[in-house]
This record gives sequence, C-alpha cells and structure tokens, in this order.
Amino acid sequence: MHNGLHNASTEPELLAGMSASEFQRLIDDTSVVELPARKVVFSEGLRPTFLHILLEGTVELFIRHGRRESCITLVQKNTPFVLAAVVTDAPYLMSARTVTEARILCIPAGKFRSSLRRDQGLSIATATAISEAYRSLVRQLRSQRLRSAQMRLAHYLVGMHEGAGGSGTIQLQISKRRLASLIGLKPESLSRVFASLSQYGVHVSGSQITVQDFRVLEELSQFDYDIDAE
Amino acid sequence: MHNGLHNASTEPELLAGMSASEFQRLIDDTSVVELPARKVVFSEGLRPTFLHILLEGTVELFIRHGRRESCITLVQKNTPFVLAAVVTDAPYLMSARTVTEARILCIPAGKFRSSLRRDQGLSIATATAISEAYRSLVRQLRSQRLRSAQMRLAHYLVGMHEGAGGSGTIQLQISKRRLASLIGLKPESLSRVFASLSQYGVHVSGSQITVQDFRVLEELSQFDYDIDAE
DNA sequence: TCCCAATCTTGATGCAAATCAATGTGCTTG
DNA sequence: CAAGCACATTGATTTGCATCAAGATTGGGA
Repeated sequence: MHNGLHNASTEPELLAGMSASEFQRLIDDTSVVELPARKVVFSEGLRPTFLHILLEGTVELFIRHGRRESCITLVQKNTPFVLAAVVTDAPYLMSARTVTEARILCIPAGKFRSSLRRDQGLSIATATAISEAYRSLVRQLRSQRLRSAQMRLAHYLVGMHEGAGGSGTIQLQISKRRLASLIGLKPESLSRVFASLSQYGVHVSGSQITVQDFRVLEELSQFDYDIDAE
Repeated sequence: MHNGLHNASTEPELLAGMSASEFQRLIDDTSVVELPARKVVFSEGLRPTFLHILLEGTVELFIRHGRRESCITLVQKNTPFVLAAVVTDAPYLMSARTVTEARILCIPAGKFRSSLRRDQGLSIATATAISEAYRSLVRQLRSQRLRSAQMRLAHYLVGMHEGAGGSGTIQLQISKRRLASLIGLKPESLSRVFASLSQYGVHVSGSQITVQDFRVLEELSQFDYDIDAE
C-alpha cells in the first residue's frame, strides 16, 4: 500500500471495513494530491469525478450564489467529502476549497460506486458516513433557523469545549472571518456579537477566547447535549 | 406479504433491492400504523425504535427549540424518514408529525440495522436514500443562508412548477402557515412576500397561485437547474 | 346552517443583522 | 524596516423580517 496510506490507525474509517481484495482494487486507481492553501478542489454544479478523502490539512465546504458565499462545514481529517454527490452521481451542491495546505486522496468516482456494489463493508461505512454528515447539516439548519447570532456563537464556543461546564480557554482554529461565515454572519456582526458576550464572561484576545463559565453559555445558547453534542 | 405492502409498483424503493429471504425476515416484524392528522410520530432527543416509511398521507419533519419550531421538509410517499438516526442509532435531531391522516410502515430499528449488515441491496439503497435527503438539506441551507425571503418564495414556486418558463397555476398542497415555516418565515411575512410578488406577475387566490411567467421568478430567485432541480 | 376557531391578511412598530465607511492591527514580503 | 495587504474592530445607517395588534376570511363540527 503506497501513496502514504500506510498507517492502519490513521486510515480513513470509510475504507476500514472493506475486504482486502476489493480494497486493493480500489486503492490501485487512487492517487494522492497535495494542494496549496485556498485552492478549489471542486465546484458546485459539476459532476464528481473523484471521491475525495482529506488526509492532512483543512478543507472547507461552501456554497456560492452570485458573489455571496457561505461556509457550510470544515472537513475533518480522514473524512470523505462530499459522499452524497458521488454516491448518486449527481452535480455537487457545494464547492470545496483548501484552507491550509492539504493532502487529499482521490478515488475515481465510478470505481468507488462499483466497489460500493460489491463490498458490504464499504456500503455500510458509506451509509454511516453520510448519516453523520446529514446529522451535522440538521444541526446547522437548526441553529440557523431557531437561534439568534448571539446564541449561535455561544453554541459554537460550547461545542468547541470538551466536557460540560467550568471555565477554560479556546484557541480558534480558523480565522474569525471564516467562523463568521460558518455560523451565518458577516465579519462585522461576529465582532459585535463577541463584544456582546463580554457581559457573559467571554474575553477575546486575538484567536484566544477565555470563558469564565461555560454553563452560562450553555444556558444562553440552550445547548442540548442529546441533540447538539458530538 | 401482508400489511398492505402488496403492490410491487408502489413499494418503497428502499426495500426493492433486497434479497427475497432477507426481505421476508425484515417484513415479518414490521407493522403498519394508521395515524390521524397532527399526531407526533417521534420527537427529537429520543433514540429511534423503528424505521418509519410513509405509505400514505403526509408527514412533516420539524425542529423545535423552546416554543419556536420550524418545518424542515415534507416527507414523500414511500419514503423512509429519518434514516440517518436509525442507521447510526443516535437520538433524533428532528421530530415527525402527521399533517394529514397517514399510514406508516414501522420496521424495528435493530432489525433494520441487522438487515443492513447482511443485505448488499439494502445497504446501497440506504446510502442512496440518505444521500438524497442530505442533498435536499443542502438546498435548504443554501436557500436559508443566501436568499432573501422573497427569493426563497419565488424559488419554491419555481420548484413546484414542472418544466421551465411559461405561465401556469400552482395549487398549494399545504397551508400557507406551513409553507411559511418550511421556507423559514412567519405567516405574516409570507403574506407580505406574496403581496410583493404581485409586481412580478404572481396572483394569489387562496391556495391557488397563478404565475404569468415563471422565467421572471427563475431570475428573481436565481434558480439554477443544475443545483436546484429535482 | 350557524358558529367558533383557526387561518390569513393588513397595519404599526421594533429589533437584529447587513451594509457602508473609516480606522486600526498584525503578517507577509520586497 | 517599511510597504502592502488581508483581517479585524468600531461607528452610523439601512434593511428585512419579527412582533404585536386588529380585522377578514375560511372551514369544520355541533
């Protein structure tokens, strides 16, 4: 197994349940690309030619409409994106772009769909992966529809913090500009919302956010661990 | 095959690709329930006990947060809902409620997951079905983030209309109250947005909407057939 | 058939976030 | 080191939609 996909422990979960032979067949045709930051991987409206799996770095999925655009999600390491378009062989509804330098595994879309038909482990892993992506979108839509900007930011901060309650410091992993877009705001508005959170014990210093008591933010955003966690 | 699931042509696509034996095993444990209108089928936060497939009638999926709620989608006939929660065995993120009287197929969730592991046809159909649901959500989020209320309504009307351009009449299948919720508005706002569309040749009479020229609405909503169609 | 309740519409007002504009800050790069 | 540039903050203003309130219309049940 070449291509840098050599460590089983860091292997994409999607491919982990495949039979050895089918895995071999699939991996033989895949390649790894290294992309610089801010490089578009694919654009909405086009049919997928590859299934992409992020190996290293950060990729964002975003939607564009005229000159407006909005970030939908940041792709996790070892996660495929966007499976749904590849499975249904339908035009992408989102675009993808690297945020940092990134290494991306590219599996020919047709080959992937063939494997899907032959390999039980793969098709289950695929169903599971899309399910998780689906649930993440439902959470986004819930936040967008039912929460104010202040609540959305509070919610994001709580989600960043491992474990409930207490105080702590968060290091933003993305620019505020992108964070604004991710939670459906303009940068100016994010700035103001951060300011408005100071009365709730949130202090901002660059990309360092210190929170006096996360319970306050949980309450503010009406964070629900059954629904919002994970 | 009892339970009213007797006509292959109207059979849920999800189960169509299953092997006969596995299908039998699964169907033996399923039941069909008949529910009156406005009956909650399941609530967010709870673990799924059944996979539900709508056979007849209308069901809406919605999210609630305190006393605010918002309709996410209306379930189509012969469509499963909400697959993602059943596949991952994780708490529902949405609630479901009948809009009209409805007949719903209920497959025990654990049984379904077992079949998923054994039946290739089922797991592929599942991946495909969730993919479609995923794509529908992306469209929702796109509309919510990037379009104004007026554009969202225009977009909805264009989507209702089969084929591009021309004039025509649309019969709303749902109450305006629900339509408002579906496109992320309050009823009062929907009413005003409808009024504002009169200058673009949209005339409203109860649940009857006549449109002089759909091309005008396509332009207004920046409808994109690659992305928005289907 | 009539009435009650839910839905829908219209008007007046409020508020949250976008927009426009100016300035400040930190990074990169010559 | 300075110049340049993207990012970030702050202020003033506008806008879009929600909210509150009051009728009008519709539809379903006794």
